[in-house]
Amino acid sequence: LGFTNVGQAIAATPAKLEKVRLLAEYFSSIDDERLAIATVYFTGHAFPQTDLRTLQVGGSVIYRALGGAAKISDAEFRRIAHSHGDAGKTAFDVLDGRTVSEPFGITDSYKFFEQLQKLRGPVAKKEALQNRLAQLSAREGQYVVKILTGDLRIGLREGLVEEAIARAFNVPLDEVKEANMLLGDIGRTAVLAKNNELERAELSLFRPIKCMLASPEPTAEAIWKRFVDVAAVADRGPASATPATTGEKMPVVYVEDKFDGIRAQLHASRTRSEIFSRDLKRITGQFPEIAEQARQFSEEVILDGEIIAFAEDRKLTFFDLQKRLGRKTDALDLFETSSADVPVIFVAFDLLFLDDRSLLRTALRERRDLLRGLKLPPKFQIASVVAAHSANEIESEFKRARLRLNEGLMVKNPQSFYSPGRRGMFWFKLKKELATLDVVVVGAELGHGKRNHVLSDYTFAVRDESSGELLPIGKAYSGLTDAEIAELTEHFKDNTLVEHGRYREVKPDIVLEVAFNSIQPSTRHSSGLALRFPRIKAIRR
DNA sequence: TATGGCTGCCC
DNA sequence: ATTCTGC
DNA sequence: GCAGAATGGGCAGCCATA
Repeated sequence: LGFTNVGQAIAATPAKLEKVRLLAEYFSSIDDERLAIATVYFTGHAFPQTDLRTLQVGGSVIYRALGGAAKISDAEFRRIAHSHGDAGKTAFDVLDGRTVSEPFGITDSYKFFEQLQKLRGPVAKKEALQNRLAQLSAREGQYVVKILTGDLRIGLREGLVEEAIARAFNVPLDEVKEANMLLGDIGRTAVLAKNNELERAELSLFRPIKCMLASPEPTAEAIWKRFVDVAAVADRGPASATPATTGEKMPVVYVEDKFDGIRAQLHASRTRSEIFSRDLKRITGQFPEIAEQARQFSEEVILDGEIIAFAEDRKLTFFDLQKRLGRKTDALDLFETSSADVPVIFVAFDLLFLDDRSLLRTALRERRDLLRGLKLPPKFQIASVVAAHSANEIESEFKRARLRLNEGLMVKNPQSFYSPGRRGMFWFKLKKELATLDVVVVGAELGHGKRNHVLSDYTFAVRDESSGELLPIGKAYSGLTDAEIAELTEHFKDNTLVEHGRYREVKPDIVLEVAFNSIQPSTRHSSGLALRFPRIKAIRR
């Protein structure tokens, strides 16, 4: 009950500081057990990030359970659901006045999520959820639904939860962030903070930490400017706190190919090895041959790298690699599984831990030196790195990376530490669109959340030269400003051909320039093609 | 037994 | 993944 | 500059149903 009230109060204010204040006040008022649960809930999850359990409850199960719990007609339910396009709001409206509320504390909710997780099959899950929702207040039901969808939509996520923890227990924010990076469990972080034990969180083998991320930049010049600016500031400032350019007159940057695979963090000792994904999920079972060979390292290591599809000295595509994702088989029996498998290799680009020693606060230059010194098992490679001294050099490396069929470049500051979970100013990525395409909008759909009342989601088509028909090839909204979306909404409302609930066919008279990174065969759209990363570049007028 | 919907998780 | 927006 | 929100394609696995 306290949880939902705090959630409502946070949703009601747009000011971040006020949200944090409200949350901190709540955190300091509850015991350890509730604190561990509530902090995770406020990040929009039922279970901590490193927890392997999944609920297998999505929109479909939720909507069916809501309908059943409120005992209303399908037509009435659809009317309410369509008016929101938001599962949480729908839950409140549907349940309001139609349930018999019983006491339901935050520990009860956690037990409920655990039971729900253990049930097998959508039918059983829908049944259990429906029974529970029928015994909650509309507000409680709304927050159960919000957590199940992973979207609180109260303008607060993990970043502000960290701030609230720091504020509630009067500890430095940096220490909270660091502990959370190392633990991958904000609940445990909060309890450590409360008991003044944050220093107990340390980098250790087989506990995954968040990945360091790169900021996107559109051109080599833009990236170079970042480094020059940092260097200028460091030169002027007395004893700059950043390790960015100490001792450098002319900036030097490290440039590597950006591989199109999956980000992977490998932990290995002589007796055990584990592989984790970017979101800290254990994916060891999907790449058993990599994991097995990883035990051949003579040191204990944590490597950061990319798993890519690779056969006979040639890099394959991400599309090939995807066939290896989502595998459940933990089988190490290579004879059984490998024949149909796409072969993969691990390309290492960073070393975070070496024989009991954390390298997070070691400069990239030195981490790279240590990485180069490792003796690699088969199926392991080291990403080659070159130094660049100008925007032009970065640009020509970019061209070479593309010739090697890689996505683009990573550009890194050689002096930088490894900052887990940060998309800071030390790593940049340079990717460019493959091409742009002029397409015609044939359908428009109402958005969700704050885009609930605008037509923000566009289906677009290309013309088949032989038949003259317009064939859909993709969807996008990304790239338009709110003002442009508002303008297009007006236009499409006036030019609707047929309405189908939240979706409408529209007169094909708006042409968009759409950028994309690749194009491939697909059964999703009737053109038989689909775009990768479609985004709108411009409205043609 | 075959197919398709749903979910989670990669990018 | 990409992009925009408010703080 | 950061954090949050809203949105893309596509795969495997699991289950329900035809």
